[in-house]
Amino acid sequence: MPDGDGAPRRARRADPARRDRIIDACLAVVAEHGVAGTSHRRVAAAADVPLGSMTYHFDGMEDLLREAFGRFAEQFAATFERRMVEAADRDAAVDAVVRLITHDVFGTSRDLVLTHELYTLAAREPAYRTLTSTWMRRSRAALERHFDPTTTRILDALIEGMTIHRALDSKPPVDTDVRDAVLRVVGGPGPAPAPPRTTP
Amino acid sequence: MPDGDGAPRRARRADPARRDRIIDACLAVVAEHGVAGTSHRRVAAAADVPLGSMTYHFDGMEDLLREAFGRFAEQFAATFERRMVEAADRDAAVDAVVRLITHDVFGTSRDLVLTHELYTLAAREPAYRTLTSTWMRRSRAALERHFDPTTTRILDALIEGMTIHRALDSKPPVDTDVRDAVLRVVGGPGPAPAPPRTTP
Amino acid sequence: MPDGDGAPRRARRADPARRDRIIDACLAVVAEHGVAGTSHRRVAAAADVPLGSMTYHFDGMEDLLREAFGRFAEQFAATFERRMVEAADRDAAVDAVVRLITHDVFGTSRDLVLTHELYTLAAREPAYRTLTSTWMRRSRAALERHFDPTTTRILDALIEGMTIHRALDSKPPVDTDVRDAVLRVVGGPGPAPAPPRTTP
Amino acid sequence: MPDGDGAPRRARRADPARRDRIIDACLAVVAEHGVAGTSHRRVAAAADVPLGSMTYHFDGMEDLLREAFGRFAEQFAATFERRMVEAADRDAAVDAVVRLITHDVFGTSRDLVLTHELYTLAAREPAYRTLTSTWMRRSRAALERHFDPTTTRILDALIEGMTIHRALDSKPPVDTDVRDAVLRVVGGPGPAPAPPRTTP
DNA sequence: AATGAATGAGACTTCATTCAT
DNA sequence: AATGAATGAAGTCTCATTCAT
Repeated sequence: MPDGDGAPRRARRADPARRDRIIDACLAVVAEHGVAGTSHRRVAAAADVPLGSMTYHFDGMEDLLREAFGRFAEQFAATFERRMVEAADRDAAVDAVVRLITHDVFGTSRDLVLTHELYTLAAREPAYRTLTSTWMRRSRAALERHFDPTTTRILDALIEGMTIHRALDSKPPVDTDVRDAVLRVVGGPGPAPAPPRTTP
Repeated sequence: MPDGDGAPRRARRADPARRDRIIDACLAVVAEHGVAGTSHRRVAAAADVPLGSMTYHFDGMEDLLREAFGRFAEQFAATFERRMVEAADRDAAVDAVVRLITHDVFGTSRDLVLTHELYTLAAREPAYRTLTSTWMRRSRAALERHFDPTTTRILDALIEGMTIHRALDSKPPVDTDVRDAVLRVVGGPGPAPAPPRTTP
Repeated sequence: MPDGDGAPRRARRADPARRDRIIDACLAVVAEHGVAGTSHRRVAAAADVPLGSMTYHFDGMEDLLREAFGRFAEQFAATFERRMVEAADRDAAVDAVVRLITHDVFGTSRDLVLTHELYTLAAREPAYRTLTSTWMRRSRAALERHFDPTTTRILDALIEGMTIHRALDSKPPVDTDVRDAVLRVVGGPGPAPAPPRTTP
Repeated sequence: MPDGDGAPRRARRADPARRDRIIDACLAVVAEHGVAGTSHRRVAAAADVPLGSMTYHFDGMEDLLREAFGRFAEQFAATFERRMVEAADRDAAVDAVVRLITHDVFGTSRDLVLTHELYTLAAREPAYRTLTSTWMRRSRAALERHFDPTTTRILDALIEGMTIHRALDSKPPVDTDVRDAVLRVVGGPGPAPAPPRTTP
């Protein structure tokens, strides 16, 4: 990771990306140990920077976490937007949504964990709700390229709920279930809305 | 909290509900400080028991958290079931679901926080997935008293997603939005599934 | 280890050997964890007795240790005496001494450890010197069945030192070295006492 | 223990010998309370350093003990070597050995205790045997300046055993006994090896 | 500008002992 | 006579932060 010239000792100044590295390392540590297990020491070790750098670059853990989750949310929202932009028409958008639920969103354990850590922070501290709120607004805006606002809102909630159930349920919905669900919400081919039925 | 008369020492045995009190105190501390900020000390103080009681009654923090969240999930699932059992017919069930989303589920900040803390634990450690998994199974079983399995699964995801968006979005769905969404998923009166529309 | 009759639960009164069991368990724990790592809890667990029994039967750890090491020293001295008594003549006694050094004394890691733990206690607290002193007196008395007092004293020290060096030296004396050493001290066949030699 | 002028806070950096002081304090605490009674707190208090320094400078108690006993063994072996180097000839070496047994080795209770504590650790944990083994090798090398290898080995064991018996026996060998023993082992003037005698 | 050394607070846990039964 | 429940003290260790350089 050194700059590559002949510096035999540690590079001193030539590390402008240090701050960035710390943020990425922070996400990695949170993914592995949780916010509860994240400390300056662990992040410093993961980023391979001296411990003193932590409080030099960031005003404490809270500051660092806010930056880290800001980056995480931004990257996630960007992926979401890209998928919707790439979708040529409504059918492609439906495919993209299904794919988001079944592959993208919690494709990795890392994303699953980080998302919930962020939700947890947001649930307790309003400051983090800026992040989740922005994220959700961007998601809805992206969906609205293909769906009307009401449908978008319902679909957005469905995506949220299905990804969670896929991750935390021992009997998660299979892929065709996901497609059926999306189609029922957005209309179009697929199982018709359930007919009224009388409670037994 | 002894009776307050002249007892010079603290009462020794006279607290059979102590273990229960600790569990409740643990939930309170987690709700306020998060799992990250939950320590034996804080829980002991909240439960008004000596610090030594913590590791006497529980095999460490992990054990305590597991019990606490087990209790939490159980209580939550019971509320959910009650609502569904009390619903006389499908229409009442729809009302109940709307009410769950808009009032019950995250009626209090405490429940919101605890739910996400649990999800976060479950996201990282499979051991906690037993809890979330059971919880979700019970929810689905309760919904299936009124809705067919496919609808139930979609509805369950919708409930999950909508409660989250109501809590963490700065522009949450209003109550009528929630009702519209539920009705679209279960069928019946309400905005028809959106007609296909072409991407702009 | 129940008494064998039909008592389905724990035997209450029918355990007169309990005190003995605790003492033996104490030695086992000390052998494994050292005096530093010996606690009432560990001994109770090893003896399979309730924790409360510890302070009921003994006046604290010190009391227990004194009894335990008393038993240990007694057993050890008895072995030593037996070897000397069994030796028919001086040659047999020499053989027995060699055997003591090379096999008996620290034949097991347990004995090695316990001996040194006892020496350590005796080095610090005079109370324990009663034990070591008695032990040494008995050893000398046993040796004096075959050797004169001066030789006995030298031989006794040699036994002590050789067993230690055998145990704690990475290049310990081999068995023939031991025999040679014993023979030089007691006289008789073997390498003659080293001739005077001038320091280089 | 700063210089005492008006410094309101404690001096921060001005103690480069701190690590050394801790090691010495550790030996003092072990000598007084034994390994069993040695804790970070006691050592920190003895060295007059904050408790946090303990695990900052050493990777736990074990690490500290290893360093402390390493220093102890080194000092001890150095004394032994010095005595042998200073001895001009064999007779002087004999005198030096006698003096070692009767004065140097366990001249102080501190040395007696520390030696046995080290032996005890070495008896249980092979890691410490590196220390005892090196120590013994150095002793033998020093003795071999004056005595042949076989004699050296016997003499070394005799020294070991006699120092112990002097310390832990209520009827220890007097100084002339020691001299007689040494002379018998190394040969030369002194009581001849005991003549064979028949067991009664 | 940046960092290694150092520390006090507090984390979890184990322990010997006490007390009501 | 004997014990399980309970506790306060003390154990080791980690941590965020400060300070001199």
